[in-house]
Amino acid sequence: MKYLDIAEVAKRSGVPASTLRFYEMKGLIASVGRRGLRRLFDPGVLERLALIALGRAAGFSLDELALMWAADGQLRIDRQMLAAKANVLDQTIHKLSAMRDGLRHAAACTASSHMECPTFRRILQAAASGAMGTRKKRTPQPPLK
Amino acid sequence: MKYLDIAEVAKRSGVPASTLRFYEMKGLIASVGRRGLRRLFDPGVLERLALIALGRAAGFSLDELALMWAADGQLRIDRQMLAAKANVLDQTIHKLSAMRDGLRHAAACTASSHMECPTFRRILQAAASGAMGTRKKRTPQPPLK
DNA sequence: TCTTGACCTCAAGTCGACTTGAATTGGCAC
DNA sequence: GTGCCAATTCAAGTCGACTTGAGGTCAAGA
Repeated sequence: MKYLDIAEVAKRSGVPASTLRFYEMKGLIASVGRRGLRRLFDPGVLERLALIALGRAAGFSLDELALMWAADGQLRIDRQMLAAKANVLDQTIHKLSAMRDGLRHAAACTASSHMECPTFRRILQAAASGAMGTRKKRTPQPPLK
Repeated sequence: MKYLDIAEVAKRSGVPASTLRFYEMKGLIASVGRRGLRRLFDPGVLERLALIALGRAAGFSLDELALMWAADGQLRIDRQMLAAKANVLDQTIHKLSAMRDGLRHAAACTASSHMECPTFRRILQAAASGAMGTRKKRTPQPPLK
């Protein structure tokens, strides 16, 4: 059994079978054949899935990721793109850091109303000049709870 | 003219009129009246919009934000929730930082193939244990370009 | 041989945050 | 007074990344 069926890949990778099929359709992964109806995957698909997860977490879309493999299945990463992504990520990190500090302050601040706290208002100003008017550039976070 | 019509609010805040109507429908902002059909807003709505932008950037959903105003329009922020959000944000920042470093390395690495670079593989391992199998906890980034 | 149940396909649905389009209204300038 | 144009309502569409559901297939165990 050198090949893994979809259930095995799902179990080992944590990626649902439906998502694996979806990824295959998108050209992100490929099955090596079938046993009856069932897809068979090369164990290397696990590494590929890890790479996909990495890329997704770094902010690449599935379509962008699909471009990262050459026809022969070899990884083909554009170093410039990587550097650019790293920079975008860096900016995001800075914003989020400011945000985190702001939240921490607001959580600890003793002013009766947040709107009366100078620090909170300052953060608001900073946010207003950065986050506002910057449509389509938002950074969704997982909902709490 | 102490009140602003929707076009004015849109212009000053950078938030499209359609979004303002949408926010009103959601209960995030309120107009003080109409001039004919046209909504009129109190200038304070600008501050509120800034706060909404701040909250969105920090990862609150619109529904969560709607809960942050009491019936009287007063800000009513749950400090525990803020602290919790700050912590989530902090974790995200750490992950993204690792990711950024990984991308920077990959962009600079001279190994012929990324898969042969020990550092890259190490990052992959780290990502695999963090990002993989952690469905629904991803952090989408704005697409490059 | 027959049953079972996991996998298959394909279309459609979901979720959040908006945007878009069609049809209508009405303040303001002339 | 009348025409223009921006604003209004309401329904429907969009986008990305999947998930779900209905109906069908087949390898393997009893």
